[in-house]
Amino acid sequence: MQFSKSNFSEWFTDVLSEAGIMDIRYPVKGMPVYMPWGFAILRKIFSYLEGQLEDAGHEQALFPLLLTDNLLAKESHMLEGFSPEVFWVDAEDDGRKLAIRPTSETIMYTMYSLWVQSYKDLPLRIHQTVTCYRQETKATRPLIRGREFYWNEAHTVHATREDAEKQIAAGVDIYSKVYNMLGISFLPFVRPEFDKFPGAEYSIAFDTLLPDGKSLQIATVHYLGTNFSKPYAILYKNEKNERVPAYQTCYGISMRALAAVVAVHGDDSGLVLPSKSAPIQIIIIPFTKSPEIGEIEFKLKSFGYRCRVDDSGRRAGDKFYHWEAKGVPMRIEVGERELKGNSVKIAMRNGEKQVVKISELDKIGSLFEKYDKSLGEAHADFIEKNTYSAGSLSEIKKGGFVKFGWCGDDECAGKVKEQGVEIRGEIYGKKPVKLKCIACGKDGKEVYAVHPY
RNA sequence: GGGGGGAUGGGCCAACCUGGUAUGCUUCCAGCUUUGGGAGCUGGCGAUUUGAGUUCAAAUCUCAGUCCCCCCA
Repeated sequence: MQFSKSNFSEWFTDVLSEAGIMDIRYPVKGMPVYMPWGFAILRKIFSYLEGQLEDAGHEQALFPLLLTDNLLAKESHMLEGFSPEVFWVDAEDDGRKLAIRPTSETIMYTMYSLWVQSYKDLPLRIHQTVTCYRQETKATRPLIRGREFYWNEAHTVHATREDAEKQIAAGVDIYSKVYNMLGISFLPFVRPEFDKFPGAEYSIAFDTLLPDGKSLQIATVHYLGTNFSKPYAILYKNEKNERVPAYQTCYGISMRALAAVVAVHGDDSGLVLPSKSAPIQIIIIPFTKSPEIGEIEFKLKSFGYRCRVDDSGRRAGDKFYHWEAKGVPMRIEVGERELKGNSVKIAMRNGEKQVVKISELDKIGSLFEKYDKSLGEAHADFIEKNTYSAGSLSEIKKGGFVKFGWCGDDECAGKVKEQGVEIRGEIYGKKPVKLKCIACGKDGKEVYAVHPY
């Protein structure tokens, strides 16, 4: 099957199914099934993420799915922000209504209140990889907007504001590493007031561009200050023996990371996987039955590659199309011709081909490096070409990242929205650039806007 | 939030207007012959989205629900 990426929406749905990533036929709205290949890729991405989190001092835990209505209500923004989307369970517990988590703050912080007693307990950094549930009314889309979403959320507690804000930077850094590994470029924005997380003092969100020029939010990092520690009583005793509220952060990254990998790197033949995210990195296609095939596989595995021999009875061309659709980065062809020269033929998923001596297979690491680099560069190029400045309201809806001045006023943001794009904010960590507001002409700062998913 | 379109074996589709035995391709399964870019032949399994209504009779007409897709806000 050939896919045409020129119709991106259709291409995305077709590829998810043909590559064995998602099956959207499960008959509950917004809840598609992760098929084995798709889930394997997702787990590769999340394992890498979890490793980075643990290297940075986080510990993994697992909190319950259900919460009671009064827990959600403790922080008023939480209640307002999430209650329209909460799935309520048709059962009560001691007169309390039970809800399925739309996110885990209230659940985790109820326990944090018990766990945090002294400044010696801080910082506390815990993460979990779970599914959350929101009754989306908008149209759902597999991996992009579901009513069930798979994500990793980290929640940290600190003694001081400075320490917590350092953690914000650390969170941004961890997520940057994940997307760097995936060859996906993005911009980190400080969200405007109207778009921050309910209960956050400020929110940072990563946006990337998909091939159709629309933007996808692919990670969020929130500074909570003491907005939650006060209502949830996450208090610690400082060195002066005073009980004071702690400072908190939380950050999350979801299966949208997989959506971005599929959408950004894929082509008309199917998926193209960055090598570290590929469940199978090397597929060996034998044209002959020789003991040397097994030896080559053993050798590659001993070098640490995830490698498989396709010895199914199908024809070679069939196998090529199959593994190309699944995005396997490297194909190795071995037959009489190659073995005569003590070599194999290597074809990378992005089209690079060469013949390599079997004795030199230990050097293929450089092929993966080159391959990953070219994927990353292609997307960085794409983002650069689709970022531009606008001087007037009529110029802002071309798609991509558009930058212009904004005074910070909601009314002016509304005028921007009328054009079909939404303000995502200033770039995190960058000095504000003074610029007159595109809507009212008053003093403002440079912000970016996008056409969001 | 508003509007539009759609749903028939695993996938794509015909029949629907004009009610009466559900079409073809593909996938899948079995067998034989094949195997350096999607193999051929033979045989086989498998479907009218759900609920109600109209009718002697519903894939087809009517109403409602569910899910999917598209457009606008």
